[in-house]
Amino acid sequence: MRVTREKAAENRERIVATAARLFRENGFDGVGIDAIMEAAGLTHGGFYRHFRSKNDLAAEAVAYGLATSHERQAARPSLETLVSGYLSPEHRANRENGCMIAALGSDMTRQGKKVRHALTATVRAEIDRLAGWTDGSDAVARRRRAIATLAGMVGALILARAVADVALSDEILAAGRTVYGTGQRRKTAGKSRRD
Amino acid sequence: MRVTREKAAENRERIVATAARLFRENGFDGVGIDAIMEAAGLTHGGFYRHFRSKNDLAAEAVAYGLATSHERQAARPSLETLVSGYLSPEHRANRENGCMIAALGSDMTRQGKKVRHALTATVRAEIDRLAGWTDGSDAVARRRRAIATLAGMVGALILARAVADVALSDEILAAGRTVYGTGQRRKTAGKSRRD
DNA sequence: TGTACATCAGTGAACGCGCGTTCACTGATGTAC
DNA sequence: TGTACATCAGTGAACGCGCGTTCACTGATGTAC
Repeated sequence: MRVTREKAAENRERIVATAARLFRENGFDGVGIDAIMEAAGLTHGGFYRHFRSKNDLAAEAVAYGLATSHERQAARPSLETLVSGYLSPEHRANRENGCMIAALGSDMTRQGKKVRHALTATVRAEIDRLAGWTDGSDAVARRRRAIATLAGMVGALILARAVADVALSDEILAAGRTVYGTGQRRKTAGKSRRD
Repeated sequence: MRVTREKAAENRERIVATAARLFRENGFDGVGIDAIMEAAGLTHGGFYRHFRSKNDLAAEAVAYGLATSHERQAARPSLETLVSGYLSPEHRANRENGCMIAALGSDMTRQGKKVRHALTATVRAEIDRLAGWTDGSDAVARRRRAIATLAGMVGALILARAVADVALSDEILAAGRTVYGTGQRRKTAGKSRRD
């Protein structure tokens, strides 16, 4: 049952994407290789033709999830739209396709070097982007605010998801949108819009 | 080998405290019942004299961890000291005895009702405390800021722990301390100090 | 206060299921000529 | 371009370990008289 090299590469990528989705939804230990392979339309036995271990897949899946969710944010035209998209009820509900950091943040500390290096690069890039959207002549202060905004967004989404009361959860999202999305002076929209 | 009722109650509490510590350190799935019981100085067989299941213990351990770490914060004399303690290198390193929400935050969404109810109550109480330390005549705005501060603290600690670069991690803590600890007007120390 | 018996916290072996990993096998793809 | 053979992605059964849970047993505690 050998398949085309091209098809095999497709399969491999689909496994990674599927794993990124299922890990965000259920946690690293909450989903097995058989479930991932089945969701990817394959049987579990073929897994080791693509990956050395479940841990290796986890590292790739995290990197993939970070890259794709980071990229999606890049399309946002302003800080305000980025924050209100991030702290929206839709993102709160859509854990499996949402921010990797919010979905698996407190588990990442326990992951291997590969995972944490990928995370570090993404955090750096995200800070830079936010700093570019933050106003002020003092570059140090801009960067500081950008870090605080990133942390606030991640923390607010985690809290909003964990809390058992919908009203409180909504309130957390709304507070985050107000404070982080409009709490600092904005650049003119024209300056930060993309192509 | 029956023991005193008093001794049995002590043992039970020690199991809960030990579990709260080990869960924070290794995650819910990262530690087994035998490890918990051994760390508590008992053998695994006796576990089910105290708890119906591992899940039941998890619920109690989370509630216990939330209560104790929440209580510890109550001793802080000001917002500034609270934030700088929370976002300190010591707290970053001391995951097993630190904030329950930062340690297990992204796993809590997947936990049962009992866990999430305990979390909700703690979050509410923490927001109220922070709101009391926030200045301003508008109660809605104070509460909003308090929520943003709580989210920022949790998010910053999670990021600082997850990132693989010490300099960046330090920078995240420092930025959080500056923005959240001094970013809003403070009450006079005398007014918020406790007994 | 002392005695006889019931209770039950704790022990350690055993069970059984889930899951990561391995393996013999298949048959289409890729390659050498 | 066609043929023969090697490769290897994918299959499905099986292995084996870890871990949550159960169980028969122990012996000190608690209680009834």
